Amino acid sequence: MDRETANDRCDCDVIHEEAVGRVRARLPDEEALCDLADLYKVFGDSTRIRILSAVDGDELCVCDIAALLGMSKSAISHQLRLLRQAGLVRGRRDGKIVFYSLADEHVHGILDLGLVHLSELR
Amino acid sequence: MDRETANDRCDCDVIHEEAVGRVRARLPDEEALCDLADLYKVFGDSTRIRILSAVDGDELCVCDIAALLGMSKSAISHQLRLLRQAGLVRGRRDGKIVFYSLADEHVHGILDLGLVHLSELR
DNA sequence: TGCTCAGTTGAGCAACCGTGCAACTATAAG
DNA sequence: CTTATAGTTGCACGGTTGCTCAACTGAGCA
Repeated sequence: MDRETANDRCDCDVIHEEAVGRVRARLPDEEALCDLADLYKVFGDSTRIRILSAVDGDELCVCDIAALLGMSKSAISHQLRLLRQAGLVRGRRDGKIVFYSLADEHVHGILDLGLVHLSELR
Repeated sequence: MDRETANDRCDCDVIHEEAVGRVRARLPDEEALCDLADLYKVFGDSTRIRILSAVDGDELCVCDIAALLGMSKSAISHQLRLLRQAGLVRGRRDGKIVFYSLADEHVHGILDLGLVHLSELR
């Protein structure tokens, strides 16, 4: 048999066609799900989560955040760039200082929903 | 000056002490924020997001999911393990077949909230 | 103009992560 | 028993990522 060597490339025949068809019909398109993964990827790092939590309700400059988290300004700035690109924080320049804050209410909602989920596991 | 070589270890003195103190008081403890990051880390991969979306409302076996996503059973199984460990999906064995489904309503809520956020950016 | 400080950026490196491969377990059927 | 199939797992490898370091920008001030 000249089947491809990968014995794993689903050659199984007992697929539940009805369920799979139903799912295929209701599944969001792949691009939307990739965007969703990219969004949550930004939340999936403890430094970024702590930054988001820090600027949730208060405006802080890079130095403030660096001191608060005990990290270098460079590291914070790198992460702030990702957060900006993802549209999760806004920067407002005042002289030499840039103040950061949450971009919108959704971000607060996502932080909150995750914490609620974790607290209800106990 | 025998300052440490890292010119970056926040030596700045214009920290906004009031704001930083306020934030430090209301910030969730570090462990909770790490757990939160670990939770969202699991959502931060397109394969896992597609699996979650697939089993959101339907029970599917590993073969079904592999066929649906056009991936190997091994890859799916690896990801399902992470999803199980994170408490996001449940597996129910029926003979040789293991059916997977979402673990609880929260997971659906998190998927949904993210999609709503993305859709409202346009 | 020149100095200082807040912040940004690119290169590089170590650690992490997703997947393929192959060997394995578990259940069913002959 | 043997065989077949659904699923799991450890290892290895290539790609990604978070941080440090050093150089840079830009605003304020003398």
